[in-house]
Amino acid sequence: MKTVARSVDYYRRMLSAQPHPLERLDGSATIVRCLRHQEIANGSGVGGHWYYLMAGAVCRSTIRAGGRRQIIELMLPRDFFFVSEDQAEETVEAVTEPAILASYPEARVELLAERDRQFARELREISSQPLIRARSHLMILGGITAIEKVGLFLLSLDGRTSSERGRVELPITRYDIAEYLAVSVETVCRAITDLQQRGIIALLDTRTIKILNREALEDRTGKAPVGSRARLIAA
Amino acid sequence: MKTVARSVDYYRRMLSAQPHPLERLDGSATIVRCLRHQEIANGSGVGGHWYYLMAGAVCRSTIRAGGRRQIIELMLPRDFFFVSEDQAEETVEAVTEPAILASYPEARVELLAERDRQFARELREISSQPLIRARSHLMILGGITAIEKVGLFLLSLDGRTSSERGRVELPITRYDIAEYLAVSVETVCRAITDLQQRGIIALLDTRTIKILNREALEDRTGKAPVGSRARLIAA
DNA sequence: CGTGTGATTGATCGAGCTCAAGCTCGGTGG
DNA sequence: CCACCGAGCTTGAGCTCGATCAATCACACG
Repeated sequence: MKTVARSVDYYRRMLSAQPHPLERLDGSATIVRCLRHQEIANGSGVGGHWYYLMAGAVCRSTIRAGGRRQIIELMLPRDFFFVSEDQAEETVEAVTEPAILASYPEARVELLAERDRQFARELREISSQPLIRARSHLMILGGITAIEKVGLFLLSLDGRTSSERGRVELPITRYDIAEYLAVSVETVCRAITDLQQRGIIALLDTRTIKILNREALEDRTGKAPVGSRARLIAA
Repeated sequence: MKTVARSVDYYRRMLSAQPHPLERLDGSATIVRCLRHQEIANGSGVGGHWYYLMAGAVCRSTIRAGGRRQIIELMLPRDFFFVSEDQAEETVEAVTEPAILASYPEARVELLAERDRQFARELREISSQPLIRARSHLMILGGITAIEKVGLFLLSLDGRTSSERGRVELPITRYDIAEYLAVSVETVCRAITDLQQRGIIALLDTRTIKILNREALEDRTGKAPVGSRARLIAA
């Protein structure tokens, strides 16, 4: 996990080196380096901002009635997300140390979209990312058992936090995972232990998991097939 | 519940009578009347379609590994939603009898958006609806207890299925609610009974609920305050 | 070398899944 | 008209899973 400390300049160079939808605005982008638990505020304060996450992880969360924190959205490297100006109710914050972001003022983005049809298309593309993430999250939360949730969570991470497929670098703490999955930390731990003991995953270290049996994670992970209650709709 | 059978013409007139973002395209809209369990297919087959739900309810669902059906999204009257051409994995279907929809071919919508800046803005508005619904659903699924989920579900319905605030017409069966909340039908029933016995809601009939104590539904409905495990982040 | 954060394990108990049974109500056919 | 049927709704009993409380461990850091 130990991340090498890089300079902001290093990341600026990295940004211009790799192609991405907003690259034409890199000139007006700001590289932001965030500490853990630091809120992603709006750089300047005028209007919202688009962000491109280059390293680390960022999450959007809410405090539920009752005081429990719920993570609504988890952003990983190469994800785009938007933070509006006001942002009542919700908090967007870094959950790794550090998190590196490129920040693009909404106004600039809008302006270019007005002028350039191709760019407008690409903007629509990245605007759909939050919905895709929400749907994925929805399916994870819709799991019955905790093992199922953890399993789906691991699968959803595969290929996003490590270049090697089947090797998952957990970017966040068990506590954050718990708040993302709406279960207790202890349950997250036990689920991971369970999966490990059954040989479905292996822990290289606390934060690195190797997926050994992908099918077992996909298929309802851990329960008998069970007679589907689903109505069979003869189409 | 007993719905009066209306003609397609009746709905066409209703459509042109009430203002809505896509009204300028009502000329090229088709009124579709769906039976329960009928899939919302793409009218013509060329490209996706935007739909405006005028009456009834429609849901998007998936079969999970394990065979359980999961409702991903629930559309209610005055909601807009998009159904793309292919639609693998997912099914969009009517869950009431009947459901009345206005269907707009994607191509027409895109074309107008290209030409008209104001319309493009409105289109972006309705394009954000699915994300809002997904977030709302996410918060409901993130509840710990079943009572909490059912309570939040009822609140999310308030003002959307009945003109009278505090009076909720359940548009779908308990089975569908269960699949939306990812709990068993029995649990949905028991939760409703519980809330009723505690005087938080009242059942006018099986499908009509009156919210008597809104706060009790909002606040974690049914558990002691509980020491929040959430880390307190001194900002 | 204490201290704090994060991870893990154990014990207990209540919530919810499951199986099972019964109820309500509208429709259908004898 | 009534018996029957099936879909939807409800309730009960038993058992499993996960929340909670509590303790311990690992490890980085000052």
